[in-house]
Amino acid sequence: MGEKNIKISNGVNKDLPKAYNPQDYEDKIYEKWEKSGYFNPDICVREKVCAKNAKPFSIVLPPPNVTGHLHLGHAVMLALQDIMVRYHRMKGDKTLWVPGTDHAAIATQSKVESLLWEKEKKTRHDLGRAEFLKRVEKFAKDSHDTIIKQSKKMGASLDWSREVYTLDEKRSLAVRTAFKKMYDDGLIYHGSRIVNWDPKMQTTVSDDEVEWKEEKTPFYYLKYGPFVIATARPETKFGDKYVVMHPDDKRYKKYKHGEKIELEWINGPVVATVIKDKVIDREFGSGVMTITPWHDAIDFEIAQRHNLDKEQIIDKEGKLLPIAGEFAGLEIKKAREKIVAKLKKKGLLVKVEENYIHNIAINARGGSLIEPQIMKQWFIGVNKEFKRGGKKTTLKKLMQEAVRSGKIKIIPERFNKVYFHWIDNLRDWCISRQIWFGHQIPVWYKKQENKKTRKQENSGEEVYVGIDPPKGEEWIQDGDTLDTWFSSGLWTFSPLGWPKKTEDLKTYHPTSVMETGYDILFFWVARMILMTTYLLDDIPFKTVYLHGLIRDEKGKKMSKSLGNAIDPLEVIKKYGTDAVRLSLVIGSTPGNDVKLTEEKIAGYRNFTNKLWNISRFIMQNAKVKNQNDNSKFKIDYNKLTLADNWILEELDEVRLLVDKKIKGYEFSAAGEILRDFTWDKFADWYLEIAKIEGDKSNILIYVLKNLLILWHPFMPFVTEAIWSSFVPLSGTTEDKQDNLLMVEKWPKVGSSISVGVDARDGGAMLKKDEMNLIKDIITSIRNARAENKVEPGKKVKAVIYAGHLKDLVGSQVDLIKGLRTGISELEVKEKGEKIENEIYIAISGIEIYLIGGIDKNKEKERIKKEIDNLEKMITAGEKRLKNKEFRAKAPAEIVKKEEEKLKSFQEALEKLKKQ
RNA sequence: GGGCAAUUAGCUCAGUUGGUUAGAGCGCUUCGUUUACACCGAAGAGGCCGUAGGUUCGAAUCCUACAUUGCCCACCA
Repeated sequence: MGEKNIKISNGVNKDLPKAYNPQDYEDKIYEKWEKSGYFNPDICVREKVCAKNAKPFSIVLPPPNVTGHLHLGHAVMLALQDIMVRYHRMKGDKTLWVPGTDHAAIATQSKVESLLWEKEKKTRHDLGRAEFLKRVEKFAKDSHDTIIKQSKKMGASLDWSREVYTLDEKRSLAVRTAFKKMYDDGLIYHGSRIVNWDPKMQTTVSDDEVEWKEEKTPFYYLKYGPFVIATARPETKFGDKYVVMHPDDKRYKKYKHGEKIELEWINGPVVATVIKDKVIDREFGSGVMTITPWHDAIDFEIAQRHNLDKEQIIDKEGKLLPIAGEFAGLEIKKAREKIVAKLKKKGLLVKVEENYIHNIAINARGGSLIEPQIMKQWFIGVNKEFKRGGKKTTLKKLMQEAVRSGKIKIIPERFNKVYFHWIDNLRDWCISRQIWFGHQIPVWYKKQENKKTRKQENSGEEVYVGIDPPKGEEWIQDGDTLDTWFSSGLWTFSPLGWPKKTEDLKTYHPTSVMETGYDILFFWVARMILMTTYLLDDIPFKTVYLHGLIRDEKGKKMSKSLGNAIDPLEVIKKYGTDAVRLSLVIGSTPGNDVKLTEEKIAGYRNFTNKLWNISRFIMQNAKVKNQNDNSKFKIDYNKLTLADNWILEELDEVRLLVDKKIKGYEFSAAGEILRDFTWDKFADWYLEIAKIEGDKSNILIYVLKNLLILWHPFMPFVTEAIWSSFVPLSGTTEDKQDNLLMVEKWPKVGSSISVGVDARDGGAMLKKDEMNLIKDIITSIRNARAENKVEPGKKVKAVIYAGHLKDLVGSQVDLIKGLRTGISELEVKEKGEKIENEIYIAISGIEIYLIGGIDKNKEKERIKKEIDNLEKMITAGEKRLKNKEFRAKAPAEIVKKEEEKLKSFQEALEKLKKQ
């Protein structure tokens, strides 16, 4: 294009290179699309690409984090969504795809913190909040620019004029508005509960962001008065003064609930209280345990149930508190050995089980160990009742109802179960974080004299919660920030302008589809449903399409550290975007992981090139009268050959199927149908036929035009490149902006153009069936030649006895001779004598002799193989038809088919045996 | 511990209401440069559809067990 200064003469660019080189086209085409403005539905309406009152189709892009680079997860999501979006845009729907990015609070902050340490050996505290945030924002900005640029490389037709960011002003307003409403309804509360504390990052982490890892560790059995308790963490046991056992455990029948026992413990005598609780597993260890409510979620619950004291043992830095006596101030890991030594010395250590495997909790975002703590934090109460339409409900119920009612459909369906299970086990959502990067909580406290920190001295404090800060100087804002998923939860409507009642919100919400990876069903999809049902009293999207994860050829997760990651940008450079898109979409089904190899991408690069060359062939042979004439290549339906009818019939079917499959979210199937038609039927058969049957410009251009339209959503670049290189397709020359394939009308399904379908009447064969017979004859001849080892260059004579199909076969002599069958003379008769010592082929009512090519042994072998195969088929068919129950119970249609099948096998067998 | 999925050709995978001889791509074998394409064309080989039962006229498909693999949830001190 541009630089290459390609000439178009007589409507055709005849200088197209032999192989398609994506790099020469992609960036320029994307630029052209962007300039056209058609990514924006408002412009589509203005330019009449879609009607003003067209039905809307909308998707909000799952916002990539502003931390890193485009990876294959992004690539697959961009490809799938772009297919849907381009399809709907071409259908004339008012189509909107909203781009955005996510500040990804913890992930981004921890990345910047580690960079800061790496480069300057400084912590965020060295810089202070304001300066540190400046650094984060700079990083986020650079990162944002990178990922946006990379998303464009994928060909994503996003409406960049509507781009949003979770931390921008309007989205921040949405966040504060949501917070205030939930607070006013009593759904957000400030309370002391056990949370996941990351001592290294100094923040809480949500339940969903805790990862569990197996670890081998010694398991200590300790003497606790008359009991033996087992633990992997002796360093937490200082404050244990409750000993818990199952109420029905006979071994401990004599101990009563509430009974106090004096015993010797790590740092001296303590008084232990017996607690009976059914949570205890009698089979595990000795069936007795002590509890540490401050640092363990289960223990916390037991303590809550029985109203027990809770004591903090470990401080927020992960060091032991004064309760540990001589061990105070030690880091817990370092303290363990010393404590065990002391226990041993005191005779309290009963035994040690080495190699015990237990799970440790890790912060998925930062990688450091989680230490549960009781802390005062902000929570969303998921079981808290509130009124909705006069009835009492809870957030959990709203979330369940949205899916149970069928208003939201999840693909694949099996994730419904996962979703409901997650909700059933959902605890109150801790939304406050102690990091700096994010939405600062819109809560203010009245300044107090002698105040230490609000966390320690909060009771009776005056609190202000508002969308805007309170007037007056005497208020201090809460220093915590919100969990990043709080703002993500608003993501289907905050980008459309909520809380303002905008046109966009009215038109495009609820969105049509949420397309994302199944790995963030809980993190994100569920929270969007929570926020939308509560705040808007509506669903966020009608369909959730969950794609699988991209893995390497061994099924391993791709990661930089493993070195098995395919970088989408690298393979785009090497094979082109279209090939990468196809390799991610074809051969993958919703919810299932995809194993991707470079060979697979190379395979689709080959296909891209095939389409290119199909087009090149058509262009080079096109006889186009007027160079600006894109509509006058009319098909003369009175002059169609059998092959013409056939290809048009097939195209009809492909249009119907592809449309149906895309609508049904079966993108892989749609792609495979298209590839099969394009390569096997159109290129390998029809183009070869076109070389024989003479000028077919009109039909070839018609089919190509349809193909490019149908392929466009899948491989937008090469299709657009071909489109703009050939005037009869686009009706435009290179330098013009209009008539982009991107906004070409999708063919109306059912608007059949072929006559073959219409010719269907009683008993007559479909053109498709007739053509398949001819193809079958040709293939059989080629096969018989190959099996007989007939020299490729050697011509043979052929005689066909075609019975009642004589006219049909007779009319296709040119094709049978011309399509690499090596036949010099061909005679078609109704019937005739057996011809001795020649190659013989029998297919459904037709007999073929190839004269002058026989290799007696090879031919004998070939015929025997055929006979064996037929006999097998006949035996199976006879058995089925002899079965009375089959005749009685199977549908008549099936029985008839079986009978016909058997008959044709028997006929063929008879003929073969006579040879 | 609970749940979900997968198991089909050497490899990666389709197979949506049970019904022609179970398909595709890659790989493999043999052959071929014929006015688009070797990133190509032609022909072919290759499968007791994980195992064992069951339902049915008929099962890769539905049911039940089992086996192997993977994932999610729970977090047994």
